[in-house]
Amino acid sequence: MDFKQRVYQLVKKIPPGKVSTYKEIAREMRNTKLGRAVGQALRHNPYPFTTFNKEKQIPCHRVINSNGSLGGFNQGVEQKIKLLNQEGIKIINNKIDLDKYLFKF
DNA sequence: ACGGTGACGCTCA
DNA sequence: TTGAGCGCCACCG
Repeated sequence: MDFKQRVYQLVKKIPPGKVSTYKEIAREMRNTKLGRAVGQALRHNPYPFTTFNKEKQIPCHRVINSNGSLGGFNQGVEQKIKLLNQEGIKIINNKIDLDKYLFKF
């Protein structure tokens, strides 16, 4: 299993209305130091949010920074915010309330 | 093989 | 409370 594939598998586990962080994902795989590598993987996301195939969809918009900020998004941060709002996640000042929405593996 | 870069994280001043 | 510096792993030229 490729590193990237592992990342995608974990991201797909995130339920609607929840979010996860690079830190948690990295920790789940090996150690928290892998955050950058995780970013690489999602950056090469084969299924952008525009993909309607739910089975293969990778909700990369649910992956945020450990500090609650959205981080980057190759499709545009504004779209990311839209999608998250659409799932009922409140975003304040471009940040997410991790206490409420963080999904832990 | 090597060095640069990135959607990051931690530590310390 | 901020900001700078360093480290980390994977990917690409």
